[in-house]
Amino acid sequence: LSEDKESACASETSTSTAQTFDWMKVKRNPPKTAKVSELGLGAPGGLRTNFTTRQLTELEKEFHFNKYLSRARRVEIAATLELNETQVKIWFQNRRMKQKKREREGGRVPPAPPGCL
Amino acid sequence: VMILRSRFLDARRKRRNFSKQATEVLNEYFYSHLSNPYPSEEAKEELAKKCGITVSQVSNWFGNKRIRYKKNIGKFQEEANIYAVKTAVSVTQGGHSRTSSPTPPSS
DNA sequence: CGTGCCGATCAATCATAGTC
DNA sequence: CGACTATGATTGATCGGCAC
Repeated sequence: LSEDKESACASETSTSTAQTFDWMKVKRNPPKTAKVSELGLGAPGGLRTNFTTRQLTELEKEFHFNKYLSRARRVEIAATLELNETQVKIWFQNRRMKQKKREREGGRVPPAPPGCL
Repeated sequence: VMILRSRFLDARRKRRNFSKQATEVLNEYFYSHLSNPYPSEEAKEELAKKCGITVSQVSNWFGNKRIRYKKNIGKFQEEANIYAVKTAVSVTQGGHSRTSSPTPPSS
């Protein structure tokens, strides 16, 4: 057995002020959508790429066709939408999670917006 | 490039702030577990029930809270003092301490 | 040993509600 | 009534763990 200790840096004046636990220090690596070494490319580095409506539409369409992508299909779509295979892959993963979440909770509250209030 | 803003105003449009009470419950949990504010799925469900919101909303709340808290700890010091101080749960264990009455802000 | 997926989370941002 | 802040939700991408 062993008790986990969230590192608690000391630096408080005195009272019961909370300390700095390690979850507060967590830093994510900056998104490197392109590649790490930028092989001569003005590609967006460290930015959360914003997909265009066209890309999202295509992606969505493909998703309804297949929840999962095959390698070949992925390459195809990536090329068509001018995205990296990784981005397409990640999009599908996120999309699957999104759908699962909707099912999980999308219990009720269906329609009923027309003459509400 | 700019008209893309549309996004048909997704769904996040009509947002409703949680009830003051729900926020109380969430903050109480957050500050009493400040050393590790990551409620388990079970804890989230319980909180969701208590607050009258969905588990996803509880997750969103903690996600936003954590990020915003560490972004500017000073800004939350006051709040921390208000909510903390009671159940200072370290980590390791899921004990139940029901010794105090946790909700009577009302006079 | 590498790759895809899951589940959870991060982090930046959007759009709105609330405060002054 | 407008400016500014607080806050809930969304989402591309990361992290750790697991299966193949």
